[in-house]
Amino acid sequence: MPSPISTIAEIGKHEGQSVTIRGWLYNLRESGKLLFPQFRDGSGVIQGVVPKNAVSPEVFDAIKGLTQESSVIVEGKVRADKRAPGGYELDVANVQVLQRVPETDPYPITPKEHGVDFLMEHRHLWLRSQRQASILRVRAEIIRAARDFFDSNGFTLTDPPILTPAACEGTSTLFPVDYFEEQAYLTQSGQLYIEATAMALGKVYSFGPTFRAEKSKTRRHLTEFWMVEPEIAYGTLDDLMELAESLLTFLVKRCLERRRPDLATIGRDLAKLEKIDAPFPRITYDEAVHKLQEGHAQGKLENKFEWGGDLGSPDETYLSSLYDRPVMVHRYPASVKAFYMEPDPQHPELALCVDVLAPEGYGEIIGGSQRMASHDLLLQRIHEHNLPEEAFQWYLDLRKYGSVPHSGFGMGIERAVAWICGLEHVRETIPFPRMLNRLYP
RNA sequence: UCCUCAGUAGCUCAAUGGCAGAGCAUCCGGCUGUUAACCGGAGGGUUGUAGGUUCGAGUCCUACCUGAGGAGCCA
Repeated sequence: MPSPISTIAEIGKHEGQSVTIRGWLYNLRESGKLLFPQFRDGSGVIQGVVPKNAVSPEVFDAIKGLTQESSVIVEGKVRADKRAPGGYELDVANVQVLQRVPETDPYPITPKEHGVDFLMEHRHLWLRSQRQASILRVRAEIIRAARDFFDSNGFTLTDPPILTPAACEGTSTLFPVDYFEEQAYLTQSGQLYIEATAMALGKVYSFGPTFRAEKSKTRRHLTEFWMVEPEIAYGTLDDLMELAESLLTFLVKRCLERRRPDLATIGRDLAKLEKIDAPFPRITYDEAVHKLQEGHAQGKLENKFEWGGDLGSPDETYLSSLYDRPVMVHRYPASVKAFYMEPDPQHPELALCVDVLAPEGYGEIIGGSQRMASHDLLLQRIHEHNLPEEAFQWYLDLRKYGSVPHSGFGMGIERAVAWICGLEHVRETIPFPRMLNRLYP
């Protein structure tokens, strides 16, 4: 075909010219001797117009006989049209059918509604729908923005291992794998390793998959998810909160700047995203408890929250509903947090940690802390938590050779995508979600 | 692991304990501006599985399987 190849997204640049589109049939409407095939190519959807008297009988019949998702190379002239949702239509001149989907086994996902189970079983095909493609583009944008953010702020990407030797935070949530003669586990977090690279390089981050064998069946959990984790030598809890705040602000602004049409396709309320800006409210755990008890007294929360417990999901939802931007809750009781967190010098029963709760009930998207700098106290905590000391020798070394205050957090990519896209469930934020009871496709 | 709900045509769903149906999809026919097009017709069923109650079970009971929502745990 002599016409230049164009994507549907960029077809406006060729208005009035003939172009070649390589894609799939999205839907076909007909009105007598007029055909309206809709084509998609991964960048967008465009409607073709095929009057019977304008093309050869072979071309007309070929398009008339097309089935949903048949692969086609289409040649036609680009024409601006007010009636077209994308602004342009294609006056089809020629078509080449690469593979026609047989009607004996039609494409299962129709333009009509489907249930979750059916769509998940057909995830490999569901990805072709407009909404899913838009979500994946936003995900890609968020990942790129996160990398841009850290790369341009003096952080060095250091990749931690995915195969790890020992259980760090309890074996029940680890996926075991055979490692020759030994038992290994898929990583739950790269944190301990990037604490080491931070001591070498100053400001570092990791970006990769993590695995948790939690038997969680909620809209916020996957067994395999991606996490971005910065770690800063000499960083304090305050530095960390500032970093979390500017990262989230940057991500939202980037998506509004570059992915507005996709967010519109997804149906996101953009006004809510426009409000996301620094500074984010910072409240202590004690203040959070007070607000939760107030909420209970006003009948807005079912259970009365008692000081000392970790925040439950309904508690997080309630707290985040009090603000129109992410809220940072800091200084939890050390007893409900991990062994490696630095105690607050003013209140040793509290940990220098922070959870960032996204608005609109999306819950914790970032969790982080200042790390324990004292070798002896860390060793004591390892014993208190019944962790194998020998497995942590290298981690203890970091406190023997030039220990410094340092801080870091982890942000779950899927939760961030779900929040920015306004999705009901994280399963739509990753091409092939891995969940309890779902390993296929 | 616990609580709640659901499972009927390829899909989404109806059907008082009494003939198993509709829309979409597929096929045939009609329509020159359709926007999840529309109009007419056709084919399409082991009602999740195994028992039980009943003259009679998609419907009631028991167990199991699968899925969904929530809790806990977490990012």
